Amino acid sequence: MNQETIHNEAATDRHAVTQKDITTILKQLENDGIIGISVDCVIFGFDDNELKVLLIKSDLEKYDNKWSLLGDLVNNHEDLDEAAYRILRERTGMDDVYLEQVKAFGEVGRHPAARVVTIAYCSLINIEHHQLKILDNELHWHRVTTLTEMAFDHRKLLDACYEWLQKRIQEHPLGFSLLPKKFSLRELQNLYEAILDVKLDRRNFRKKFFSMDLLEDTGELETDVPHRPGKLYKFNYDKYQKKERKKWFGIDF
Amino acid sequence: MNQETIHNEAATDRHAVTQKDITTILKQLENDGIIGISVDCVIFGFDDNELKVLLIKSDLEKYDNKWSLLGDLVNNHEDLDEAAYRILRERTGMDDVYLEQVKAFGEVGRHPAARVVTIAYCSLINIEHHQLKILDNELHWHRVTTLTEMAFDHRKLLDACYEWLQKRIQEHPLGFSLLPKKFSLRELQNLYEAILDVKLDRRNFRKKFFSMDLLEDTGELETDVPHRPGKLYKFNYDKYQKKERKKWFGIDF
DNA sequence: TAATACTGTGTATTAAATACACAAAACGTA
DNA sequence: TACGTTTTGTGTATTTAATACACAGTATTA
Repeated sequence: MNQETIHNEAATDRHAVTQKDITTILKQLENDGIIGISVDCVIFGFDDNELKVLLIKSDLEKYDNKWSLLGDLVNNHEDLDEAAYRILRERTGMDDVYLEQVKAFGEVGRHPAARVVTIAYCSLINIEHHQLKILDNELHWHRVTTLTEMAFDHRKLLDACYEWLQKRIQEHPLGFSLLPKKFSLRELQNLYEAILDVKLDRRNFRKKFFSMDLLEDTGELETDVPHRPGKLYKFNYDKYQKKERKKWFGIDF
Repeated sequence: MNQETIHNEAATDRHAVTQKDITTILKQLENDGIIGISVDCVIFGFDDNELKVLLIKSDLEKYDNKWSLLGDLVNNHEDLDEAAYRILRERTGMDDVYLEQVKAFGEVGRHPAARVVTIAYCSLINIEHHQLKILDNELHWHRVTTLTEMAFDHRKLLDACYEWLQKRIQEHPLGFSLLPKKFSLRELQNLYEAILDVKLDRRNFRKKFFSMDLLEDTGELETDVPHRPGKLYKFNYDKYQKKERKKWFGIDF
C-alpha cells in the first residue's frame, strides 16, 4: 500500500491509484477499526558480484523520498502467496520465480495511516533474465550493504529477509535462482561470499559442491572473460529432489 | 476465532462470546469484504517422555467434535505478539513463556465462515509448572504423534510448527523451556529423542552438551527415581547469550 | 611474447562425529 | 543383607568432515 499499483478491489481492470486514494482507503480502514493486510516483497538480485534489492520511492508524504519495498494490500479472494506473485509479476514481469514467506510484521504503529499487518516475502531473481520495464516510482536495484534509510519499518523487513537468506542459502539450493542457468564455479562462490560476507577457500568450496554431486558439467566454457574461461555447470534439481532429507543435523548452539 | 474467548473489540471488559456471536462477527467481515486476522498458538509441552500439544474442542458446527488450536482474532490495538501472549495467558495462566512466530496462513478458503488470515505461533511450556484451571471446551493435552483429525487447517499449522520445532531445537536452546529448571541429562536426552524421533547415543549426547559448556552442575541429585539418581543440571542462559553467534554453518543440502 | 588474471587439481593436518563396554550407585525385593 | 534390576558416569579408537595451503595451465590484452 505504499505505491501506485495499489488496486481498488472493485475495479475489474487494474489501474494505478494516486497517493490520495491510498490514504483514503487506509483512513477508511482506520475509521472502521479494521486491520489491513498487505504483502511486501523483498526481491533480491545478484549483479556485479553484489547482492541487490529492488526498491521504489514511497508515495506517502511522511516518507517522502525514502525507499520502500514492493508491496500491496491483499485482495479479498487471493491467497497470500498469490498476492506476492502478483506483486512480482506487476513489477518485474516475471512469473516463475523463487518466492517464500519469511515473517509477518504486525506492530500497531508500523504504518502511519492505519493498522496494517504485512507478510514479508523473500524473492530471488536472476537480474540478467529481467528487464525493468515499468520504472514507476524510480524502481531500481540497490546494494544491500550500503542502504541507509527506508520508509515504514521496511528496513526491519529487509534485515529479517536478509538474515533469513543468509541462513537459508546454506541449507537449500536457492542461490541458483540468482545466477544464469549455466554458471561457473567462480560465479557461484562469488554469490556465496557476497551473501554471507565471508571469504571462502576456493579449493574447499569446489570440493564441497562436487561432493554434493548436484552440479552437472555442461561441457561448455565461459565466454567473454579476460582470462582463462571456467567450465559452466548447471544445477540438477531432479537429483536434489530425489535426495533424502535428513532431519538430524546435530545439536549445536 | 474458534473458541469462546473471542472478544468483541467494543467491549471494555472482556467476556466470552457464544458460537452464534462468532459466526455473526465473521459473517459481518465476510459481507463487508474484509479479511480477518487471527493468531493461533501451538502450545507444546513435554510429559511422560512424550511431546504434547494443548487443544480444545472446536465451537463451530462444521467442525463439531474436532480438535482445534488455541486462537483468537487480533484486537485492533494489539501487536501480533501481544495477541499470542494474551491467548496463552487466558488459557494457561502463564506469562513468561517461550513464544515465537512461525508462519502466516492465508489461503482463501481456510476458514468456513469468512476470509481469515492467521499467524501461527509456537509456544513451549513446562507442564509441571502449569495447572490447567480453565477447562472450557475440553482443553486438554494431546500426544502429537497420535493425533488424527483437526478442525480448520489446524493440522497443517501444527505440522508446520512441529517441523519448525524439530529444526529449531537443534540450533537454539529452547528445549529447556519444556523441562524443570533443574533436570538430569537423561531427561534432556529423552526430550530430544521424543521431539526428533531418533535414538541417540548416551555418551555422545553427554559429550556434546558438556562440550558446549552451557550446563551448570547444581550439585543436586534426582530424587524418587527407582535407580541410581543422576546429577541435576541447569542451563546457563547468561553464558549462552554472551556466546558469539556464528553465521557460517557450512553449506550442505 | 610477456604480463595479467583466472582455472584446475591433491594432500597433509586438524577437528568433529561416531561406535562401543564396564564398574558403581541406588532401589526393590526376597 | 544380599541379590537383581536399572540407570549413571566415564574414555578411547575409528571414521568422517573441515581446513590450510601451492603451482602449473590457459585465455586475454597490451
